[in-house]
Amino acid sequence: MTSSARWARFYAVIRKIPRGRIATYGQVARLAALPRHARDVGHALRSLPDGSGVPWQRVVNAKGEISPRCHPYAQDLQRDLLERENVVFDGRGRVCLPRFQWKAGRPT
DNA sequence: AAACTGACTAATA
DNA sequence: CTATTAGCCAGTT
Repeated sequence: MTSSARWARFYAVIRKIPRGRIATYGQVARLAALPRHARDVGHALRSLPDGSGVPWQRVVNAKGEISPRCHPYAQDLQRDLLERENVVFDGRGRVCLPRFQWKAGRPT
């Protein structure tokens, strides 16, 4: 499997995340049938061009926070985009995972 | 080919 | 709670 095919899988999974829901990097990797590739999900998103149609903002780390390693400008943007989807952040900049984490294949 | 790097995570201290 | 460490593994140099 080529790297682009791997990334395509990640993008396909991320595209399925419903509006107002979020998923973790590890979760995306697992749903793409590529466990332990959480870092690659990050790599995939890093090189994702603008206007790709992939809702990258719905991917957060295991703590439910915007990844601190992403580009500083993107952090604010990501939070803003999510809040526009009614995703609520707590006082420490994290989302309530049990509440907003996407459960694949469940009714929305 | 080898070393370095990193939008990650889980386990320890 | 924060900080560090170790495991991970593909992309880049």
